[in-house]
Amino acid sequence: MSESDTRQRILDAAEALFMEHGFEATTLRRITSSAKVNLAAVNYHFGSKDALIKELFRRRLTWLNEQRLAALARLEAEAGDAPLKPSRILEAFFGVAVTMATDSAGGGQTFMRLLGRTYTEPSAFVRNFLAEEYSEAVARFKTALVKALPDVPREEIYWRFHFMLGAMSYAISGADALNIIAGTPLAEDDGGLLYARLMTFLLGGLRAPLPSTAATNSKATTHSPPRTPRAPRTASSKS
Amino acid sequence: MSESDTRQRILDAAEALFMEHGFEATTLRRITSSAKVNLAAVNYHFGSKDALIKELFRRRLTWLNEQRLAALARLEAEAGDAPLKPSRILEAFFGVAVTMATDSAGGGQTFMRLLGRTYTEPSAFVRNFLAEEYSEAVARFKTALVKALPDVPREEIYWRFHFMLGAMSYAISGADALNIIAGTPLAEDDGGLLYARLMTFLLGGLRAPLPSTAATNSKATTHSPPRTPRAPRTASSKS
DNA sequence: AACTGTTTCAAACAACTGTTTCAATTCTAC
DNA sequence: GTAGAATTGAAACAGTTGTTTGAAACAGTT
Repeated sequence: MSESDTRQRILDAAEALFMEHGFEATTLRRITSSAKVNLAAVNYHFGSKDALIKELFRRRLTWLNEQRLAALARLEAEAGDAPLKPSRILEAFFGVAVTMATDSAGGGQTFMRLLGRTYTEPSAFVRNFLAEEYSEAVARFKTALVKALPDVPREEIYWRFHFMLGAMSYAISGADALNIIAGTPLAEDDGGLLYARLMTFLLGGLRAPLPSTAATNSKATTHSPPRTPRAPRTASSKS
Repeated sequence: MSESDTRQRILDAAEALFMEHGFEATTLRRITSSAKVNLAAVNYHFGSKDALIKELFRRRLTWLNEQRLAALARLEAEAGDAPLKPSRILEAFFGVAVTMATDSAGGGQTFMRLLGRTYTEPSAFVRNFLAEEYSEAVARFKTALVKALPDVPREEIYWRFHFMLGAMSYAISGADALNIIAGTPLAEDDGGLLYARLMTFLLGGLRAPLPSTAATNSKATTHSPPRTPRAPRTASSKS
């Protein structure tokens, strides 16, 4: 075989375990025993646990963002000079992700759940790595959105993109977190329905009317946070 | 005086460190040395690290949800039998959270960022604890939304609530994650503007037209995920 | 056959984890 | 002041972590 089969077994096992227990809680011993390889194999093939994590993201994430960029390029080619429809841009960015997230057979589902959670990972090196890996795709989509929505201030678009990423992250993080909301577990439907749900929600948010205080700090009263008493730093702790 | 000051110092230090490095990566030794107390104090006052985490959430989260429920009850009281406006319901739920999240002085900001991330925490005991702590508030707001939006299927509301939580989580997780998007760091503005931005986005998403395939599986073509080739499980790994 | 570089294996390494122990100290009430 | 409780302190505990080691097994070439 061209590439050691041990590498693949380690990567697959690590992906599943990281997804289930997080990075720090997943030990090399659990990974290697789940992959049925020797403990030292990880350091032999990848150098360290951190390098394993990076490699794990690389093999999926670069592919994902290439797909996104290709979809965007396709849109721009067939639109010529005309501005793109915002819905098409969102489809290019989030459609690929959701497709990957609902590919339960190939392990994409596992990975996308992991990715969604990792976005807010505290670990510095993971965040830096993600930023680097995402930079090109995000920049391209940002400018596409700015061009497609000439009436929306640039900062507003960035924030809404940020919000959309949060919604998607929760969407693909699956029913695990959702069951906190719905007392009774919801039927986990196939990807098509989830995608339609997410897409209409995102589009509604993206096309929402601008907040009245977005550009200028007028004295509009709408949508200012309701006044609440200060949060207690000392709550009744014992009885 | 009534309650040991050591407890408070531990809780405050732990909150900040958990926020910055996560639960597993934060050791008791770092917590106690940051709080300038003895290592054994954690186990003496709280019993275990897990119990410390629970207590840390309890002192903020119960207060937060009480505020939410009080705001909702106020709305229902002044509306009588009339259905509530969805925007008011969202304000009651998310307004309190954002207010707490932008209270940088009292430590609420730190806590809310921690909470947003914890929502998708893999650790089982944290998730179970959160579900228990949230159950009442979420149930009340769910039924309020269902009553306020009689034309929207119940499942659709749950999912949109889920999406909204994701957007809020990213909103309060702050510019750390946002800077991955905006190459140049955005000006971190005060809470009022962030709240207005989030609120318009959420309302736009909540009031979006229903996905065409929501209730019945008609053969609508809109919003089905674009076809993409299968994600590679084996990517070019070496060269 | 013998020699090559690569991969696997069991064992050990030092460092760090949450938790206990028990004496020393401080606080509280009589 | 003194007895008794509550709290702190330094040190040690047993267990786990990522990583390293050096010998053994394997592959391919001449």
